[in-house]
Amino acid sequence: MPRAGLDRATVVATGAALADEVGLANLTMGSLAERVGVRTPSLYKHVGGQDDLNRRIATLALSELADAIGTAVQGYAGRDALAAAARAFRTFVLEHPGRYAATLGVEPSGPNDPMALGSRRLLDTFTAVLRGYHLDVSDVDHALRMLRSLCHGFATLQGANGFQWSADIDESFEWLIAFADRGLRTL
Amino acid sequence: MPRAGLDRATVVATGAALADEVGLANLTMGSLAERVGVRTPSLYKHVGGQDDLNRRIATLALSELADAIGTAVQGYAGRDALAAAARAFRTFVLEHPGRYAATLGVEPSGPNDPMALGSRRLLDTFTAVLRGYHLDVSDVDHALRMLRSLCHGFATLQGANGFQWSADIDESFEWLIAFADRGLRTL
DNA sequence: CCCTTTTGGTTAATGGCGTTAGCCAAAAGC
DNA sequence: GCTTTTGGCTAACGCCATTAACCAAAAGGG
Repeated sequence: MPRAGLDRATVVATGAALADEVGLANLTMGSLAERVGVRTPSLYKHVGGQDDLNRRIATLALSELADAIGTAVQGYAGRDALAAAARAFRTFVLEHPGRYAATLGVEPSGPNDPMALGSRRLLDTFTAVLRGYHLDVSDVDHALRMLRSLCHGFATLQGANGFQWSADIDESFEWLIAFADRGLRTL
Repeated sequence: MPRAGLDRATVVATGAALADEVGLANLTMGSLAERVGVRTPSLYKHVGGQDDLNRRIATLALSELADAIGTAVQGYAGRDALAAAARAFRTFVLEHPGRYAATLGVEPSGPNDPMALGSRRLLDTFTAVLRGYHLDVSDVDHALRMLRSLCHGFATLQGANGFQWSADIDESFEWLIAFADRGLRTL
């Protein structure tokens, strides 16, 4: 029996890719084992179990999402930065629905949890975007939550086919960015 | 063996209640059977299976949600109507997380699907709320999607403990309503 | 370079879940 | 009152996550 040369990072990355393909709910230890070319119990040599796998996928996803938005925002400020961040967020969620789903409902175990680091980087990027609007300090937290709700809500609803009727979805998203921008500029 | 006097509506309603208590993902046929006082296979006399149960819970939830928001909005217009609708939405999602989760990712099978009726009633209520803002017709669809994204995003993030840091969450939601109202009034 | 230890794979088994089949008594209808 | 439908039951199957026990391959130290 030749070894498969597997390691934790490979297992997690393959799990993330598979979750994107078939949906997080359908990511099974059996299908993941088959994908990496190994029998199911072997996965437990690299990962604690399904829960642990989920947390690691979430950590990976948050890091990638923070990277993607951070990169997208570079060189922009104000409305352009807001638009770049929002578009990058939606693109990530639509291209990686399984990864993104893994980040929901998972709480960091402590302040040293690498997942918390990803969350913080993501938050910092959005905070930087808001800096261009020179908001009152008392508004910043609320504005952050508003942006997060808008982006999360729009992207997950679109991913769940929650927008049934006619109008063009991309157009709606651009409209929504403009709406948020106008509101933030007139605070 | 005395009969349990069960019927479909009872099974679905109990399933919805149980989903709210333990989370939709933890709603198991076994636990539901126990709750209604019957062995697991007996449930299949009233419901097609887990998928069918989920659809029926979703249908119930959409109907209840449409009722709740419709009632909350009565007698109000403009900003007051918007606030009432948004608060009713969030309250419903927080009080009935399992029911609401059941509505996501379930597509109506056809135009006669009773679930589609609930969706439409919900949509109509929000459309009525927007009427108070006298929007340009070309803006209505986008504004509806914006409101839906905001309410859905905020409520589900709060439900998933997605808001970790300090500021008061109720205050953020009121801020968000005010933000949306201001934006809609200045279109 | 062999001998030992760690590592990463295996098969077998357990227990929980959804679901189906087949049975049988209670209710409903003629 | 007899027949049919209905709503419960037990038994069984297959899938899934997980654990235990085992064993070969790599790694590493004399």
